Amino acid sequence: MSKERVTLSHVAQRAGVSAMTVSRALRSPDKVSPALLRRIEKIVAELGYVPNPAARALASGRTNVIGALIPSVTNNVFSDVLRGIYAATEDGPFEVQLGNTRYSPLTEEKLLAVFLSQKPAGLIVTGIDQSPASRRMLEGASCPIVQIMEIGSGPIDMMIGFSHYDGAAAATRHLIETGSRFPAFVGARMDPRTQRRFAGFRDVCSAAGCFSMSRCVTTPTPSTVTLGTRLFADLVARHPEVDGVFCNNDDLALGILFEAQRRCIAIPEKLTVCGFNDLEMMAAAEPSITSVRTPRFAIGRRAVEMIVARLADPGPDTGRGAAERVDTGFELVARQSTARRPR
Amino acid sequence: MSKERVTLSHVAQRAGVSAMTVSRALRSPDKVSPALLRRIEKIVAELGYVPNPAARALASGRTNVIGALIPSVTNNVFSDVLRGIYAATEDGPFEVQLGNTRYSPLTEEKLLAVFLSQKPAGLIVTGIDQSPASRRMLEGASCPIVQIMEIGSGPIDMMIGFSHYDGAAAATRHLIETGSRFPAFVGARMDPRTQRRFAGFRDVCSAAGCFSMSRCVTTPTPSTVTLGTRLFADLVARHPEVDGVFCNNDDLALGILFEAQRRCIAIPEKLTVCGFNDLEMMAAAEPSITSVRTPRFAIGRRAVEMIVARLADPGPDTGRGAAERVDTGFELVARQSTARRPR
DNA sequence: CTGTTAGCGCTTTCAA
DNA sequence: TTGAAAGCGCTAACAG
Repeated sequence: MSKERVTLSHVAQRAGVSAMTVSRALRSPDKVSPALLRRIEKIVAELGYVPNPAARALASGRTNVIGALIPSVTNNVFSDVLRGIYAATEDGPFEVQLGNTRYSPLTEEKLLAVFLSQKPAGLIVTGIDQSPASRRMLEGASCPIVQIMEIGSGPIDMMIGFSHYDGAAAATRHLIETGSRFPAFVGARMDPRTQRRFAGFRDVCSAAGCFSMSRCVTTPTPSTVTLGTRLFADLVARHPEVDGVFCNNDDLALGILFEAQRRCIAIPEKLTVCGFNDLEMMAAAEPSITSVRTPRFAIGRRAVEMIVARLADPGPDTGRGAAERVDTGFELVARQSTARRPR
Repeated sequence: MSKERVTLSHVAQRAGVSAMTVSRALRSPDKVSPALLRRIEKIVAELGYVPNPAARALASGRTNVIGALIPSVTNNVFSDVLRGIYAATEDGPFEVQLGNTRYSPLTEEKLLAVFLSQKPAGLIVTGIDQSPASRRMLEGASCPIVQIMEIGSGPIDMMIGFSHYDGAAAATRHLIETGSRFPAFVGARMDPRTQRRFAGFRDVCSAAGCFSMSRCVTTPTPSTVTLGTRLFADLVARHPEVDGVFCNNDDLALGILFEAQRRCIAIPEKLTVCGFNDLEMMAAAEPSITSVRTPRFAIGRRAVEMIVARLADPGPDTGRGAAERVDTGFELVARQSTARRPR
């Protein structure tokens, strides 16, 4: 292991060919004679040559970086998406560059400027509520772009996700159908997707004549399980009649489960709890919690695949192919407790 | 917004100075006359100039990238670390490049080669069990390196973490002190840190004369809450006498909590459950679960700070300063259920 | 199938 | 405090 970094020309010299040939051998092996190819590969391995990505990017004006802007690295929802992105990236030439927008459109704007300056191969952005400036930047960008986790009209380029409104509506309908007469909403963070879930809840309740704004507790604070316990405590203090809760997400739902246990409020006999996203733990919960399953891993993976496909076949001369717009849907997972009741 | 990317010389031309001067103005504002500086800054803003990182990296042989290799993006433990890393980089010039090793030393090796080829400003690696090849690469690297999440002898460079063995030992002692006579261990994934936790459990139990290998259920499968329910089911089927469980992590502990509820095994009357890491949700759980709190966010943030500090002051001529080695410790969080018992 | 010539956008010298 | 020249390591566009 010498201190000298080995470059393309070192390899070329050793192989007795030009740097260009080595470059080709590495990028399009079929354009080089098999014998030479093997010789070059051997030397590359011997010397431990690793291409300098900066030089490559500078010379070619392109990178193998797929930028992914997500609102949170801690939220399980996005770590599943991320896992999908990494899974799809694993065997290809692409690298992922992660950007954490922390639910701030302004942060997203800044990150976008930085990311775009790197000439990424593609870009993944979360949601459909980009700021006007962000939208402008994205529309001016010359790489494939996928908006993920939501579905809506006017995509910037490609789009894959589902309707949060519909998901919430389905959950709320289930709540009412299983007998809830005084349904409540518990939400935190209140980002655009949460807002649309709330709208779904509100509209279904209104149509059923059981909407009450006073039974909706929300806060801009990020959701946590502990926050769920507190919001639920507030709720039952003001509305002991509540017999069903639709939660913005599973963390809050779990908090409500715990708080209900603590207060000996029987689930599902006296209270039905419904979450959103159907995180892994929901399948194990006792008492059971219904949730809306969202294909987060698949969305992440598919987003990368859509970019790769576009790169392979840019399509018509528009500079941007036909904009794919994939509605993944969701799945209401209704659960019943399987506990043996204590004697 | 023109299609043309704006470069340093565009800015220079507009300002009527040389590119070099603009470059200086941007990187060391104090080496340029104040009036000129302001003029340049204005033009930069007008033109929307963003430096080309590839060109910068190529010319300078350095980057502002801090590489972070972590075993999993989904595991809450590491997303907390990641959040700390991002928090510490937010206001500085550094960018984070994430690498997902998926608990594989081989994957880590490959990623390391790629990362090192980018001449990162610094590197964060998880744990102390790098493969020999990885260790060699890291030792040959010319940037600050921090091993995180564990503490041990023979650091490659810097190190920040805690003893998993001691953490597990403390938890096990607590289990025994609060009356467990037949303690069990439930573990999944069984990565090196899990192994050391197991060792801590084993040694404390052995010393207390209550170790039984048959009460230790483990699997190489990644931990999930659902897996916790299953492993616990296996355990009680074989050992109904178990009255305390130390879990490899909080996910398994939560699964055990749920399964115990399902089987109407009273916690903590008949069973004490202890997790590891003290994830946020543990504070809310009902019945309560004891856990070992680990400073994950702080470790991530501090790791970046250590790198930045080293970069600012490389220290003696050794090329590598005195290797800091920080033991963050951990905190046993013993909890008691606060439920009102049902009438 | 292989080589030559430029040059990507920036920074490092060194000089003024 | 500012500028000129050279080149980082690689690839595009042509030649052969």
